[in-house]
Amino acid sequence: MANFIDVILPIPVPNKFTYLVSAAEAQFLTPGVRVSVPFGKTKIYTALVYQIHNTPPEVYEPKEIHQILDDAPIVTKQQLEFWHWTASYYMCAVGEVMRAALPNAFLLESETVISGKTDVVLKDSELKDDEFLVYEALQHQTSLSVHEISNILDKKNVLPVIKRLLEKKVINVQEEIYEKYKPKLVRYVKFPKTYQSDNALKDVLDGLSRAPKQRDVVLTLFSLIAKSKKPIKVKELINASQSSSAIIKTLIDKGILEAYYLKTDRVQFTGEKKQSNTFLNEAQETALKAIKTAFNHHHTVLLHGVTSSGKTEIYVKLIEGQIRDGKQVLFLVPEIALTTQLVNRLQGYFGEEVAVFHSKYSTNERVEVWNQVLKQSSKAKIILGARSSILLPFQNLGLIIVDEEHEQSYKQFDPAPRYHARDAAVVLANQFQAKILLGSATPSLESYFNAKQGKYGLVELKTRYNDVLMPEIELVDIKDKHKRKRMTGHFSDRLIEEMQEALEEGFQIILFQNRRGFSPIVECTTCGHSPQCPNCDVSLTYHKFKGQLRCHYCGYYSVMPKTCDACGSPDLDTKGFGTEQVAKEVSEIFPETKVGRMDLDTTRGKYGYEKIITAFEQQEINVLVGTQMLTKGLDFRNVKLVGIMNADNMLNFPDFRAHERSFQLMLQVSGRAGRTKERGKVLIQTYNPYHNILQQVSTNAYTDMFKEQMDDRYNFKYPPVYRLIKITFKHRDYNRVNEGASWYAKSLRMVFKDNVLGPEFPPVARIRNQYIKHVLLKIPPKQSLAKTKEAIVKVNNSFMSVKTFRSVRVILNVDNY
DNA sequence: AGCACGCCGACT
DNA sequence: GTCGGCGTGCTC
Repeated sequence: MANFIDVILPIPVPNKFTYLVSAAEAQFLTPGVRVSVPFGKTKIYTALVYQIHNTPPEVYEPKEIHQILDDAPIVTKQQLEFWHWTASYYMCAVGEVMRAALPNAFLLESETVISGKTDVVLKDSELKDDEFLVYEALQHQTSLSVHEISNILDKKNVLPVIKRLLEKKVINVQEEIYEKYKPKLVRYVKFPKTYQSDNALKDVLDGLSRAPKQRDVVLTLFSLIAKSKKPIKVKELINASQSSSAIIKTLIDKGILEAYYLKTDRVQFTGEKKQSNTFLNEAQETALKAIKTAFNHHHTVLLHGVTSSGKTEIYVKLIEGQIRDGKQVLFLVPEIALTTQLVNRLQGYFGEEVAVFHSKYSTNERVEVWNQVLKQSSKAKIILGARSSILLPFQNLGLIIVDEEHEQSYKQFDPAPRYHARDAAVVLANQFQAKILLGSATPSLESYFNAKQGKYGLVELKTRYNDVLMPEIELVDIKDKHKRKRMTGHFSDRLIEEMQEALEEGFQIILFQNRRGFSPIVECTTCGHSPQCPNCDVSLTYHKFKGQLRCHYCGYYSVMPKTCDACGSPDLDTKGFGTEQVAKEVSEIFPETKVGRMDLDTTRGKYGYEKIITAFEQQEINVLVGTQMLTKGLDFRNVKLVGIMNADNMLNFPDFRAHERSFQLMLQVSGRAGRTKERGKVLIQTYNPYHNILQQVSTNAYTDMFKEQMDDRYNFKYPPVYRLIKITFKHRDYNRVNEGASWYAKSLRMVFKDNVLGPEFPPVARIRNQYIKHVLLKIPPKQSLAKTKEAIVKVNNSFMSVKTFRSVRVILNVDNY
């Protein structure tokens, strides 16, 4: 009986692929093992075994696999199950989930290697010029890659040349694959066996009497070995003996020392456990008990605790319990909040039991964390990570904590799978029969709604840690201030007063300028023209620092023009204001003050973000001007005043969640004020101080906000009442996007009637020369999700079978918020 | 997704 | 004439 395996390939096709294996291979293989398989005409891909069976495929001859890559599964059964859930819920291929989940180093791809045949001797005339060049190169080198050949010939498409050479039997072509993961090796030294007795060592020292440096090194190593039983790194020895690698090398060459290599973890915890005990105050203690009780009836519990209420300590207590039971814990945070601040804090409690997982990690580092989670290593009992860490190979998950549960960055937008890490984590926890705690000072409407519906448990924590008062929030009417000429640039007299006071008292200040949809643009005062991006339908943004105009969508930039491109007038004006402008104005109003900026531009480098935070922490900066980044779980002790420069631009953002988001954002920024004894103060500048959301922010009235927003969501059929699926169409050709989107929407309307909205152009209708159109599908509470998705897939398939539409990219985004 | 195949314009 | 442009279809 023949043996077959079904494998998942990391490509966006919905089906699995079947390969033929030998009986021995079938015996050996288990689901979750990687195999390399020939795919298409030439390539070899990495695939993951899904199942082993004896049913031959009916319509094609399966190929044989190329090679088995692992001796044990690197992906667990639970993961495979979770991947399938993710693929089906978020409407993408399992292969796409696989690609997102596996560290790149696990995915080997083949490279074509060309080598010369030694036995052929050819007359030059038999080869064309470019063929000869390759032939000649192969006389000097044993093998060449396609890329190298393309360099030699200085052209892109070299495959025809290779094909001709192959036909003339001058070369061999082979597909080779390489293991990408390389363990990090560290060099150690020891004495060779022959020198390990005291006598032998004495002889060595005598022999080195005329080389004092080398003698020193030998003595140092001897004492190092005496002091610790651990292997001695070459680096340590160099440091301890104040010698150089040259001296060590001489000793090694002489055979007095012996070098050897050991594998080391790239990600290592070097600090030490600082706190072994956390003490909770009364409110925290009560909350902790309430959470534990709630876990008796609910898998999911929402912890609604005001900013600075000490949620982290409660998390720590819960984690401790899990560790005691030998379970793994996943601690999810928004990407941006993964700062040294939080990492240090958790490592302070749990030492090396914490593993961090991050998008900035190199692929080798990710492999190491992956393996540690997989083998339930003591170094990965707690995984602190961003969105993608829900895809790690957990074995024995006991608890998931989702901090800042309301954060939008939990939702992945661009490459599929477009999953929401919080929602997916709830499913993952259920799969493991684990508990999951969602924490936030400003819960998302959907989580609070779920809690109110009794789907989740709910625990509230209403007092701040150390009984610090909630900051006092004041609304400043800048329409009125403008009228009465009390504005200096974008600063009201009230804000300046408060800033003055805070600075005099030696406190720090945070100024928040939400730049979303409100960037500084250039406008000609004569003709009103403003420079546009050539690839996208947006005005270019002015960056004073570099004297450039930039596009935030595609990265295009140009030099700031001296005259208007349209009419030639030299009178160009910059409109709108961003962080840069705010920072400049602060320096003008308070020349003595050190101002820092935190936004996408200033935090670009690898450590850019940390640099600014550290500078602010160490009070090298008095005033920090920033965008949304400021809101994410940062803890600054000395901030007394927070100023929100303009509340209206977020409130007026055209999105059904604009109000909810504004509320969350403003309260989160406010939470940065007055985290210690001194009561903090928040000033919100607005043209419309009577706006309900602003009133609710100023009184921290979450439940009022919730009720009012929920009314809107009921009335206008939005989440969490209805569900949404957004369908995006992209194509270079304007007409094709239009026609395609209309066709699609029409087909959807036949099934879903009025619950189909659009197609509509988004505010930026062209990005990177691609036209974009959206269709929105609203799904009523009682409509079956599975059936809805089935219907969409049907429409999608018939769309794809229309020739003119095939090239239109269709993106399905489930829960696109 | 890649990648080969195949059909058309613009250059040595 | 070939080179390389992209549209099309398939991958066990």
